[in-house]
Amino acid sequence: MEQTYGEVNQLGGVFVNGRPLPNAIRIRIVELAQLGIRPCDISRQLRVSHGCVSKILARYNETGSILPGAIGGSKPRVTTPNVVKNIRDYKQNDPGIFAWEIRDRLLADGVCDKYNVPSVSSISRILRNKIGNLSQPTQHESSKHSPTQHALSYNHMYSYSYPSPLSPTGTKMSSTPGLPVTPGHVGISRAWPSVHTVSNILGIRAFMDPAAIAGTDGYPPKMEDWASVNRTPFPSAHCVNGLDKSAIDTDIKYPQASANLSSYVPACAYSASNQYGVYGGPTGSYVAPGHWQPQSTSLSHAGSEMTVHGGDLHCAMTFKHPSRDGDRKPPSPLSKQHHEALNSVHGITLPTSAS
DNA sequence: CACGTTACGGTTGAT
DNA sequence: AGATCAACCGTAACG
Repeated sequence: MEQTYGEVNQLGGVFVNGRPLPNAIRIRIVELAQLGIRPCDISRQLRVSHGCVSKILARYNETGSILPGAIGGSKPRVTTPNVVKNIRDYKQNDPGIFAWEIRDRLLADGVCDKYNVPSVSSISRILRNKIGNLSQPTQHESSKHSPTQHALSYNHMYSYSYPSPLSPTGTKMSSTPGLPVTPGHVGISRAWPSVHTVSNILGIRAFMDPAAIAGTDGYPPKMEDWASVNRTPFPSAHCVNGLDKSAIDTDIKYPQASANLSSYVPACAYSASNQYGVYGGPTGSYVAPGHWQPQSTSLSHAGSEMTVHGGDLHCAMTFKHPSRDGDRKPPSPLSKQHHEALNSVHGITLPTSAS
């Protein structure tokens, strides 16, 4: 995959199959929606399929985050060392115990919750493979993959549970990144730590503070890792000389500008060098290259200090829920007003009417 | 026509 | 080291 070529969709937009849209576009989708632009118009203007617009907006409304989900990886292991240990204890205390009883006990004792309790078959397997010989504790197992770091952060990151309705307000997702997560913890919904709310992203932390994103050099982790940036309570676990390895890799492997927000503007501009190599390319008018954010010109260079224009920032930070509920049917053809609003947002030049 | 949903072909990253 | 698996992606098409 050394060279990622973009493809052009029916709307003339460029995308890379299998990869998330750049954050900049995701942000714009949300921004435009907040301005009252209808999804269909957003779709046409940004040349992103309406299904995608729909999905991103839906996710944003639900989670408050514009970020794509964590791609790749495996499901969190439910059979954490702690769980195994408990199973072993149960078995030792009652050798005749059934797997389903163990399962019940794990739940009852709060070792697991219903979302991460191992299946009966898993328990059986554990009994067979790891506990069958009780004299051979599974030490290496537990030391092998540092449980605290691995399992816990996983649980943090992927909780497949939807235990409590998300708060529809901007204060959603109060899961505190960096907070130790207990094994039985279920509280958060999938993977959107609060730091990823748009406010945070557009706001200061993730977007503006390279250190918050990665190491000291401003290299960001890849987009999918944004979640990990905050979900990992143990930063720099694999940092090399202060550089996040994954960030480095990313830069090499997938120069997705990583939508890196430190290259927010360049990302927006889709210069060939930082975006799949094709964004802003053939179809050109995706955005006016180089003019994405005239108001925030200080963002001009990736990795360099980022100062977001106050106005922009404010706009960005407040665009959640301003007029969302209630009137969700703004004027269908872009009113002049809306259009001006649009044009003013980051100075994007939008086609007056989608072809 | 707008938009929610989903099959599809794709990428990614942990195991 | 490479394969497998299961997560996610955006598009296209359907309803």
